[in-house]
Amino acid sequence: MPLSSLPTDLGIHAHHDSAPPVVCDTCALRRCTGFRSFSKSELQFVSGMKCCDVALAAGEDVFREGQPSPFVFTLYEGWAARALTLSDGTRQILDFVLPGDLIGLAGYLLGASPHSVRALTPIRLCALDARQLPALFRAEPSLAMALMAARMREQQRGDTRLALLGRLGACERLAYLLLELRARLRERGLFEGRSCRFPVRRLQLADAVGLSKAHLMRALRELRERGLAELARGMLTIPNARKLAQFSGYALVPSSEPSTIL
Amino acid sequence: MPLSSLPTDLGIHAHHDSAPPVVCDTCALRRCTGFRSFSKSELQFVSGMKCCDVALAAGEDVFREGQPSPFVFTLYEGWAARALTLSDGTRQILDFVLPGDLIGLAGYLLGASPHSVRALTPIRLCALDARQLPALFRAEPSLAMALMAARMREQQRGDTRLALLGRLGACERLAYLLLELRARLRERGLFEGRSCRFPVRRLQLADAVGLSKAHLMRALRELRERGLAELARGMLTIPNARKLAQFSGYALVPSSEPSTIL
DNA sequence: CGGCTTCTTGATCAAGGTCAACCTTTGTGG
DNA sequence: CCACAAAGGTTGACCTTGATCAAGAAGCCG
Repeated sequence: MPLSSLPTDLGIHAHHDSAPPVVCDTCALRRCTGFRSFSKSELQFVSGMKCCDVALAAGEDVFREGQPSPFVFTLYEGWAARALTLSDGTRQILDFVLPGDLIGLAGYLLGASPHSVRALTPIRLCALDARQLPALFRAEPSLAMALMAARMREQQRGDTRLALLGRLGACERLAYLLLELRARLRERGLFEGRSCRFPVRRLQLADAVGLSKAHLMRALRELRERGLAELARGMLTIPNARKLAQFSGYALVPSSEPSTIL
Repeated sequence: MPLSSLPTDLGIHAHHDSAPPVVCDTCALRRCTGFRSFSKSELQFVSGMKCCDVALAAGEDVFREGQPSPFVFTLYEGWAARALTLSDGTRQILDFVLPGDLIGLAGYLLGASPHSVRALTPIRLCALDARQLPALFRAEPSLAMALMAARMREQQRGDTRLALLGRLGACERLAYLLLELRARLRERGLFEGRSCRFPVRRLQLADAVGLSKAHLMRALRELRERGLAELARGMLTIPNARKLAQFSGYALVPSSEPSTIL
């Protein structure tokens, strides 16, 4: 199912998977803590932007670098990653996309997506007509501001990641990334106890923290041997988040308060 | 002149320097190519947000990490840097702020600035009342969208920087940074021929590309010896931008077209 | 002319990359 | 249900890159 054909003829290739279509009014995402509660008119407007549900298999691209797209997507289920591919073929994962996140704004506003977004697991997306964004800004200014605030939070994550790559060692970077993901998963109710599903390959993890796969393994081992974090059989376990935070210098992101996701 | 006192009592500590106050209508920035042309009502609204001009000496902070601020600033003249300080005292420069850039949006929207902004040279700022942003979103939705687009471009720069730090060697990183700055300076008419004023200290450059000062020197030397770029007495010279681009793999940012700054 | 900061470089060392091998898990067809 | 293949995980040996430290050279200001 090539999504690449979708962008040009809007709404034609509706990839309904077997599951019933998701209706905004009852969208499960809205029940998460951390989500801004929509006003009736906001909800109505956004419902009107919705084009279709899309399902992609792991490894498929939602966006490719340089590709324009008249869509913006909300990730409904599964994990994805924003990434940049360098001229020498190496890849840098910029950020992980979790359920509830909005992607593709840059692609629409800048005319072409500056990065690719790839599914790490099978995912389900909600496709929204980006061309109605100007109308949204006109009709729902406070939603527009919330959107901007969410973007600032995303940028803040990027800034932090940048500081990590520039200034911290392998273990700290990794520890930090795990904590950040833990915090984001918690906001969405996807990380309840001390461990959770963590469907990220070693190589992808390495690409996210700027390490080689071999060295990532060494870092992972050290965290395991210190009892700070363990990653096995697709499960991440963090026995004591505070200790891990202390180890990584997580302090540099002061906000662990629940923040509005969208 | 501690700006730190400014945030609480809005508009009282107007730091007029000796130069006459800048009026939005005739603001020199608006004459730069690359700047979006304001409609009459947009200009009027923004004029209404303006609180005062502020002048800071090199080394002073516009924002400090964690500090809330009811202001948003436009950099009118000089260079500044967004930076993050880690718990071990090291610093990462996230981005350079050039004339025409807007800073402080994150600080306002997130309640506290997630990064600091420090003057690298003496600077002049235009202080805007951030508390009128919701009203701006209501009254001027298309300006709000332009603001969002500018933020996306800033984020794209961050993403690129992240990929550089994670995946490229010292020289390429440096080369890339210089090219990016060159491009941004050109948009503003601040880099006309093959060289320009470049008031960034070695240590700051090192903090921006994630290297030690010593190693930055080595990278700088290599670029010099290859005739790709030279930095001496506060002047940056790039004899052949194309060659430098080829060397650094600048390709990874496709957009060198003139983009609207605000 | 000192006394400061910034620049510059070399010597040494540690962090992380590369490569190659081997082990586990998962998935598939018989 | 097993056998085998393919993909991903894990580790060690060795080498490259960049950090650290220390010392000297230039600028820059009072």
